[in-house]
This record gives sequence, C-alpha cells and structure tokens, in this order.
Amino acid sequence: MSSLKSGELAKQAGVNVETLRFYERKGLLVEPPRRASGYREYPPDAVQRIRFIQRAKELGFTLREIKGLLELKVDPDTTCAVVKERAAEKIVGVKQKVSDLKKIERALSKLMNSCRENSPIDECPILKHLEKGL
Amino acid sequence: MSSLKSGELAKQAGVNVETLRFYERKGLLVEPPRRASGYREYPPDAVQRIRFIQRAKELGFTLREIKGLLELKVDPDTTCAVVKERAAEKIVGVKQKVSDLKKIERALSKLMNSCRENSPIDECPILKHLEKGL
DNA sequence: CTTGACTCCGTACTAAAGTACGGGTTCTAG
DNA sequence: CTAGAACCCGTACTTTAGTACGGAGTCAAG
Repeated sequence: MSSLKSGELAKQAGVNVETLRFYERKGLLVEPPRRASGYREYPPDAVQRIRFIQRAKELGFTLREIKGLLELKVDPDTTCAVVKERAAEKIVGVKQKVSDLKKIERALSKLMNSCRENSPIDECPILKHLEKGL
Repeated sequence: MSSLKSGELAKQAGVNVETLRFYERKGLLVEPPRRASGYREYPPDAVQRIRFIQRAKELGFTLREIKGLLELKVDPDTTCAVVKERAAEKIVGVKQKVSDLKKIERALSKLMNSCRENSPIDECPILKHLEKGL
C-alpha cells in the first residue's frame, strides 16, 4: 500500500493525469515502477516532486529549466552556488522582460494622452502612429 | 506597373515571403489581385500595412488584436475613443504582466539573499523553498 | 529558347505546456 | 460475475507567430 496510482497522484497534486504522462515524457518525472498489469505505482513523495515543479513554474522557470534544477538536486557535486546562479540568470531574464514591458507601457500611455476622444478615426493619433511611425 | 510581387513587398517591408502568406491566411492582409498566372500583385501601400502590423506588434498587440485594429480603421463608424479603449485594455494587460514579473523578481531576490554560496545542496534554501514551499 | 530565379500551393515543423481522443486492458464494488 | 470507473498507449490537437519544404508552374535575361 501507500503507493499511488496515476489518478490518485494527479488528484493530490492538483494536476491532470495527462500532465503526469507529459512530465514523464519530458523527463521531469522519473518513470515509476509498474504493477504486473502496467499500472504505474508512484511513491508517495511523487506529490512533493510535482509541487516542486509547480513552485518553480510560479517563479518563472520553464519546464526545461526545472528539469535542470531537479537534476542539480540529485547531483552530489552541486553546491548552493550553482543553484543560486540559476536563480540569478532567471532574475536577469525577468528584469529584461519588465523593462521591455515598461517601455511598451510608456509608449501606450503617451499615445493615449495624445488622443482626444471624439476625433474621427482618420485623425486618431494612435492609428497615425501605427501607420506612419510618428 | 508599380504593383509589387510578393518577393518585392517582403523585401521592402522586411519580412519573409512566407509571412505574407501567413498574414493573408490570418486575415491581416487582404487577398491582393492576381495576374493571370496566379502571381499576387500587391498595391504599393501594402508596405504601409505591414509596417502598421509591425508597429502594433512592438506595442504588444497580438496578431488577432491587430486584425481588430485594422478593421476599426476601415469602419467609418469608429471614433478615436474606440481605439483609445483598445490601447487602454492593452495597458491594463501590460501592467498586470509587469506586476506578476515584479512579484517573481522579489521572490527570487529574497531566495538569493537567503542563500550562502557554499552550502551543500541539501541545505540550499532555494531548493528547500521549491520542495517545501517555505 | 533555355536556365535560373521567382512564385505558387498545401503541408509539416518549430517552441511551450499541456489537453483531448479513441480503442483496448484492468480493477473494484455490488 | 459483470458493469463501470480507472488505467494504459499512441497520436492528434490547442495557441502564437511564424519558418521550412517539395514539387509544379512562370517570368526575365542572355
């Protein structure tokens, strides 16, 4: 007992059964042992592993990167510094995205301010910008 | 004369020929008239239209949304207010994304600060967070 | 008039992160 | 024992924004 069938694991971790198979294909979940019938028998700590994946996703890591993190965890040569480095890289990417989005936000705001509500379309500064790049 | 073949338009607008066909399929470019041979004959202002699409992309609009903007432009009932509304919605979305990313950035920074370089993996606060959700 | 560049078309492929489907076993409760 | 739920598998579909491919037809220059 105490091993989980795919449906049970999925339910406990709050994911779709298909997602488990998907993660397995992607190498994020190790193939669990099988019953004679072929049914997967997940160890109870598989729940933790899926939660790990979900938390890492919340921090903006892609599945590919999460796979890397999971591999780090297993490798006895890994130090905290390596993990920290991954986090640092991720922060750089996030900061870049923020600055790109802020630039967009500023451009949109500027266009909005230059726009008087009741002008007809052919005088709309927003459309004009898009047309002519003013 | 003065009409453009797909390759010419693509070159002038700085996009791939395949992209033109793609935009046509998506309804962003109106199907241009054809020669007897089937060759497309783009009017010269098609260049402007593609530039419009590219500028709108830079402002964070999806192709679907850009299609909507292009339709607005044609509709004589559109006022500037409608366009402004689209821009306002886009700003809301952008702001949301920025705030999500900032949250991620803060979380990552916090984890980084709690992490001393040379701890072994099993004491790494970053991995611990991912495992246990601390 | 031929050759090489260009165009046409439909289809398939890419990344990312899954979801859905259908047909075939297996398990479990009544 | 049997019905229905749950599981198995491979495959296809989703979204976004294109890119790539191959075979057939066409155009322009030499």
